[in-house]
Amino acid sequence: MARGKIQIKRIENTTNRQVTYSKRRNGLFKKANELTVLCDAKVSIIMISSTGKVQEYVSPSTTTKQLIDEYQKAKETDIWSSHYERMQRELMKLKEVNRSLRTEIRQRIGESANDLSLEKMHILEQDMENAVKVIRERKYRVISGQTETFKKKLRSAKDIHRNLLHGIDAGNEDPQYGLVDNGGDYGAVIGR
Amino acid sequence: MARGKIQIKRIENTTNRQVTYSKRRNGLFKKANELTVLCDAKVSIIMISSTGKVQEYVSPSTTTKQLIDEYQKAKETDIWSSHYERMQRELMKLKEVNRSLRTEIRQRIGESANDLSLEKMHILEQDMENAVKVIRERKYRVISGQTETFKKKLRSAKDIHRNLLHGIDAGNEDPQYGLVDNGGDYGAVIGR
DNA sequence: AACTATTTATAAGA
DNA sequence: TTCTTATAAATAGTT
Repeated sequence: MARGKIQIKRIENTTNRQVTYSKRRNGLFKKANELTVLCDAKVSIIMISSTGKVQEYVSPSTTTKQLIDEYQKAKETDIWSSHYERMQRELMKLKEVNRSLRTEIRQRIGESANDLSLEKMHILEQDMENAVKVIRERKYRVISGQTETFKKKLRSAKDIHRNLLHGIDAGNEDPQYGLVDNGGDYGAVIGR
Repeated sequence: MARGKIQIKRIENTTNRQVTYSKRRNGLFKKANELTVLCDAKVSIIMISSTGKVQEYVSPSTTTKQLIDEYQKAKETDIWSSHYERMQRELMKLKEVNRSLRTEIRQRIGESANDLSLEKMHILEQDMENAVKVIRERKYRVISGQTETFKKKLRSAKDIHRNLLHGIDAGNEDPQYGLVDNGGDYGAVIGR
């Protein structure tokens, strides 16, 4: 643009290319800044030279990240903005779900049943009575199961004892503990 | 820069500002393109006008996303991978909380008490019995409150009725409905 | 959107 | 990189 017109095509001379890059980069940034001020606009420029150097301009009133975020929001098409926003939406949803779960628990604890209608309170009451019944049943089943196991163990312990006595009676030769593989449990069972 | 120098400061006239914006935007994009070709560089420009319109230039050889990714890589400050990761962590935490809340509810419903120890089951049972008691109490309080209100309304209805009869007895002159401002409620109350 | 007088950017040289 | 300067390009104000 001066001292002779040039063709707009790649400058082959490396030095020349780098000089021109530097000059025109400054020019571009200056223009961007003028645009920012004159027109009350926001501009972000990211440049990578042929040597791989990264340089940027951004309007003083903002940040590159902010501008990129706005750009993403504007172009809804993009993969990673949707990623980002999907995450955000998922976060919101999870928080909402958590909140209602907590409310439900609080109601079941009886802490905040005030905001329930009479009918709902009634349903909740019956629901919980049912639940208590179920839990109680299950508890009893567990207890009786344990009792059963205990009885079995006790029986087995008595057998062992009997066998022991029998072994002693028989003159202490070849006692049958070897056959009883829960011999170590003997004390433990008694202890319970 | 032509027909008179201008100060680099916000153009107050709106039309003028928009015209200048448009002209200079084109100029900037043209320069960016020349730079791309002449110097074998990559350029991305994101612009937001004062009216909020988003526009971009990107060198033909690449995409805005690519340039932004390279920009991020270059500036190891990594503005938003940390942002992203923080979100991911928060998501995980919320999911975990969610899971445990659901488990607690399921236990309180009596659905999955199997995985509870006998002792915990016992505690849960008592806890829930308490809760049922609280809810029942609250329910009764609501019911008695409503009953009380009903009784009052009934009394007031009887009064109205008596007054009516009295008015008729007295020769139908100057009946006192006028004094009763909830006369319209009469039927409604009886209906309940 | 076009025109054009001027300002600004810059290619080449130092 | 910076300066210089002749000249190309951009553009402010106008139509």
